[in-house]
Amino acid sequence: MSPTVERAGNSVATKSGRQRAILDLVRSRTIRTQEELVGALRSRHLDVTQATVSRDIRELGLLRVPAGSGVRYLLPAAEIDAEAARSRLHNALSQHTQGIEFIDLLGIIHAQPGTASLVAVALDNARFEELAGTVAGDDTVLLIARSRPAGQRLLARLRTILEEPA
Amino acid sequence: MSPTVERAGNSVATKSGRQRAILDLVRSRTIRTQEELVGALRSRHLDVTQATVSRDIRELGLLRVPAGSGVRYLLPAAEIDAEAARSRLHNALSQHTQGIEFIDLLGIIHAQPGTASLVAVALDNARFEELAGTVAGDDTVLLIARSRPAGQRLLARLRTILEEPA
DNA sequence: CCGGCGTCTGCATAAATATGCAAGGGCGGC
DNA sequence: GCCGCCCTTGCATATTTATGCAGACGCCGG
Repeated sequence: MSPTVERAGNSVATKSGRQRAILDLVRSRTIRTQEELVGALRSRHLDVTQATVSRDIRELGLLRVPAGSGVRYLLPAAEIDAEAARSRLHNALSQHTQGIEFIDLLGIIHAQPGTASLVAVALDNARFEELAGTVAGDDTVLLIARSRPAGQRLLARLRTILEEPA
Repeated sequence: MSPTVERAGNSVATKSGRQRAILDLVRSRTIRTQEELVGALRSRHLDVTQATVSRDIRELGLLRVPAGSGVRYLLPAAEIDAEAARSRLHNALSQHTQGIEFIDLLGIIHAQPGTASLVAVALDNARFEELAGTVAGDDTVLLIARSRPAGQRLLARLRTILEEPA
């Protein structure tokens, strides 16, 4: 097999294109075995063997987890964690929060009495790189952004997360 | 093999004892293959075969993840979370709490002034199935158990957590 | 006391995954 | 253009994991 037969640029017969396809497949449907993955890749015109898929899976760090009677592959822990943290943050924000504003580097979140530290923990876990840290009082969380624009980005991201249906 | 050869109660040759040992091993050292796990169990005087370990791993939902050149087993995310929550609860209880008692379905935790909601949050996060919910005042947390026996179990579990070194 | 049924386990083996090896191709230096 | 080096892959196979089946045991219900 030639490593670089095509160059359609973003999604085909290169190694990284294939790996992107694998991530996509694993994310969107249930993949139980490497052979199954090989089949799915074939139907995307990516012809590979199980051996290659095995190597890809290692490089991508995919998890193999027991699911029902059998096993399935999942996205790497880092992705799962980020996603889980995101969703917990959504819950925390939507349940306990009354407002968010940013003034320069500093963000203020008004939360319900006693829930500030809960919200702060959720924020910490989400690991935004724009966010240097949080301080929780009883009903207020103070956020310290890494820069003024970072603060604006963070505000936008939080608003998005808050509105997301997920 | 007999399923209930012993009844020393807390850690031996029953299925659940073995599974606890497996969790313990996976937590504390790097387990790369099921055979390796079999060996480790042997040295704890738990004689099993790879087949049994395979079934245990499925039941426990252990993750198999690529690690360096090779693979290793890890605890499922749920457990990791539960464990983290447990440990936070331990901290919360031991730092802010002065006493726990149960009367029928209702539990009362006396906490230091202003810390009740903190403790309550930690309890909520620990997701005990015996626990229907909590109400936090300023220095008192009220717990509502799902049943009388659930209340007793919960009390026992909380006391254990409180005393645990971990 | 005697089936009957369900659970748990080992054994043997099937199924799935990982890997040593060698081949093919790209790329840079000469 | 030729050579050497590196990267990627398939093939064949080793290694690892899952499972069909049968035996052993406990727990009823009669």
